[in-house]
Amino acid sequence: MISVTQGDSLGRELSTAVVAFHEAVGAYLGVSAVDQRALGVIGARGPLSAGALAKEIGLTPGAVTGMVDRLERAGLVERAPDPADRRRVVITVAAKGRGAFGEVFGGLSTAMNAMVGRYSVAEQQVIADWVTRTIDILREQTRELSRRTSKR
Amino acid sequence: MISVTQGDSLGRELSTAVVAFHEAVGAYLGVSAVDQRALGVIGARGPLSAGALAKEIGLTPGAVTGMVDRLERAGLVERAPDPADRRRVVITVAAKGRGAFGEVFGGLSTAMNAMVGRYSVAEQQVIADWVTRTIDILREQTRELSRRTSKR
DNA sequence: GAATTTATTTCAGCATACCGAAATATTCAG
DNA sequence: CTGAATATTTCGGTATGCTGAAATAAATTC
Repeated sequence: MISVTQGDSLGRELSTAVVAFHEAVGAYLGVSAVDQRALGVIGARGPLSAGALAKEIGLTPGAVTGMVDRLERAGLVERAPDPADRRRVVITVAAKGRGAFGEVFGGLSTAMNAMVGRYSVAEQQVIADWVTRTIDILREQTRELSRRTSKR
Repeated sequence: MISVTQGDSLGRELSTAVVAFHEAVGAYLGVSAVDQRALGVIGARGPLSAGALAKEIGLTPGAVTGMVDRLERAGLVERAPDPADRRRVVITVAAKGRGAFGEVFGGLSTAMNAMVGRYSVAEQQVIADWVTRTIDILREQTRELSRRTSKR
């Protein structure tokens, strides 16, 4: 069995490695941590209006304008007026943005797939299950921490 | 089997969840991402001089002074002159710092241990193996990315 | 169709945190 | 004991990026 201390330190190392990778991605693309989260949100939740993005990442509308300016200047996202409501501006990840991410995550993805492929189907299921549960726990703990942070 | 796209998106979600948790930790403790990494380094590599810390995290000595000022003001680290070489200042994680991290990571650790405990010994070994390999891949990809970033 | 509401942008002010260089303190070499 | 080297701090300048408020534009309500 994984002892408590072993499990903790492995988890800690994994966490550190993930964060280090993210920082390296940010440095490579020349975008801040918040910008990266915004890119992730836009990519995952599809095209988004500026206001929706502001709520999603907890910034004021004014700050979002500046952030989108940066990302647009870097060619990573695109602005377009919403045809249905022309007050709105919808923001999408630009082709270059998707390309840059592919470039950055491509090597990781390839290596991870090759590594996972060496496990049996049953083992892969165990791993996927653990990852899913870990994600749930992380999200719950993040919410709890944010709750405690806001109550001060 | 975990399909390529499934594996990718799970990995992406895990990564996002880890980063979100780290950001929540930073917000809770009131320290920046760099500060957090410094705390991690000091905690892991034992007491460290200011200069050694500067090299470790890639800041100028002047910036380290300011950072340690912040962390010390927050009660998370302590400065002490090195008895062997009184030009040096050794920095250690303060009791409050360790306590704060325990408070923050305690819930996570508990939940993770409970979750992992539900797997069989063999399954736990598979998981630990996968985590170890994933860490290796992340580190390698981080190095590769940093290498490409510096070459510009 | 005038008034109100909603969405985004602009802008001034402010806080943060970095760098580079000079200052200070201590150690080491000869 | 003097001069050079090393470790940290101090400080001025700068860049970044946020907030809050005002401005602008478009849609909705009555």
